[in-house]
Amino acid sequence: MPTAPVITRFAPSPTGYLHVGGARTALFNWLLARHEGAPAQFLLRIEDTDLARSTQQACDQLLEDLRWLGLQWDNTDSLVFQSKRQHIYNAIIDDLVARGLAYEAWESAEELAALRQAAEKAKRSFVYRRPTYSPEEINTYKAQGRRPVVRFAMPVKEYRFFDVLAAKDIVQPAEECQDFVIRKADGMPTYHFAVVVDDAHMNVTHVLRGQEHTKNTFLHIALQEALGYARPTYAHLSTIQNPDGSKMGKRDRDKKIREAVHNWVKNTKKTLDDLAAGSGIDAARLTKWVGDSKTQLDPTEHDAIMPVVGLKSSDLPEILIHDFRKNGYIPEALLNFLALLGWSPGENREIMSVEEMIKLFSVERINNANAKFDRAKLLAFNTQTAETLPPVRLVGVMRQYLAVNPDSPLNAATEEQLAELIAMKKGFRTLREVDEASRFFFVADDAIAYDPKAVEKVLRKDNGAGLTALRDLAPLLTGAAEWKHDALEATVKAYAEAKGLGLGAVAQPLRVALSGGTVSPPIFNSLEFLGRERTLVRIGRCLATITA
RNA sequence: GCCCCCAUCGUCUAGUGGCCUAGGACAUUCGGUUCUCAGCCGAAGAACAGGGGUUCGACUCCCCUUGGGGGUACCA
Repeated sequence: MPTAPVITRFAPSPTGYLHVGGARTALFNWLLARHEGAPAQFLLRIEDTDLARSTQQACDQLLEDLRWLGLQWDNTDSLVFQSKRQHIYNAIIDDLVARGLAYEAWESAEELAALRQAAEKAKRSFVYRRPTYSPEEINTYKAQGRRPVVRFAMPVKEYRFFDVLAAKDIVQPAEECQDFVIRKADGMPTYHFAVVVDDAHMNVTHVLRGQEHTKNTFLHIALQEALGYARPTYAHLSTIQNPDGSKMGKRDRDKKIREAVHNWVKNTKKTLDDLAAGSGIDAARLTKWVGDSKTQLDPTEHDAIMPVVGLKSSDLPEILIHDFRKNGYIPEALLNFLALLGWSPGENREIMSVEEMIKLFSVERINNANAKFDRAKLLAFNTQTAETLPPVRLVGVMRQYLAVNPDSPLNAATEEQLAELIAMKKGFRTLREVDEASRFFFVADDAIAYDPKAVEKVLRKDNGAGLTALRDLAPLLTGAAEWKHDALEATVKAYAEAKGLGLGAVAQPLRVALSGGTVSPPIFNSLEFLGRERTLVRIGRCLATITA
């Protein structure tokens, strides 16, 4: 019998944006499918059964983040939305009920909570088993307007499955079995039910998911047995943690901003109403968010609040894939780094192309210890990965960066200019660094703001030695035969030598005149890029503006 | 509380009983290169959580302790 092709899937719920943990899960599933090659497939499914928390916007952003990462799914034409499959789940649930394998249960959330509390008090663990309801009770519940849930009558026995990552059987004893909900009172299936049905319908063969699902697997295999489905291969991934050991989650952003809001209110004696006015966010929504640490705002709302309370985007912990894109990380570097959080190909391999990762990947080489997310190493990966990518790809990534940084003047740059800027900032850590170091090229010549410290240190010091150099240089540059890097370097160096100055004593004044500050791409590249005319205008303006 | 998973330098990891006086990368410190910032080059310090076994021999296998993470929902 030929073995079925490997089919993996990523099944996020669109309740927030893609974060690093989800991205790593997606990556491993994608790598597994790509490693196998066609006809193996990587499928995407949107688990939007939680009507209250799922949003279209989150879903769109999720897809965009996945595309940015380059984790293309194979069911582009037939993306699965669980919310659209209710009729399928219902038919199966009704059949289960008809066969006596599932039943309606009537307890309210409050009653269940009380039951759990009582069990806890009695130091027992709460286990839900099928109760018996008299017809009168049921009539009463209906009269009260209660809506029943459907619970699966989980056969009481020992369950076990082989976890590929743990490389052993994970076992649940019979006494821990309980009848879990498969259809909620609102008529939607629970995660447990939908995931089992959909994985079977999509012929998923390998389930790589977060460790939080390990114990859920017992519920899933019980359902598979009742439904006659094949059991996929399971592997549960460890958690990605913050440097302090806490779980790295999307709430970390809200936490940071919430703190800043508290401080802002305290220090400026302003109110949440002021914040609402300043950010354009509904005051009631803000109040709820500030008071409830479990709630989250959208990134657009974060962006609206941050300037009001004096936070910059670089102050926020990068948690969401979107953050990394916005801050100038390269997808290939992020992927490489994420893959190495738990997986290692051995032989001291670290920096790999996506193709190499695909070739070397194997689930067996993933370890199942938690990993802390080390941004410093990611930064180093970003630099090293950039060195390996072709210029045209870097320009493409730069464009994607600029698309989410509309304020950057570099959005006006041509492809050729972007390529040049990237090349002259070779060795950059992030694309944001390229951006920020290059902005002065794209602002008007008369809009250069001179950094007072730079002016003092570079231009005025030693009786205006820097200004003198600029004054001397202007005619030399005006007369320079060729406005190219090498020729400019020769001209400037000749001047420096003639005056017995180090290159720095000449380059720094030029740098301040052109950019307003002491940091820029290499000076001769900068001169060439700016062009003769604008360079001379800027030197002239600097000399006219700054006096010794 | 109960259940599950995990445990090598600060961090990510290599290591599947002798190749280990434990290797690599990032970070750190020191030195070099340079027109600034980066980068690059060189060097150094830095780990097998603790305790019992098993074995001629344990980082590697078993048990306990400790520590960390996850779960314990009509959320996924």
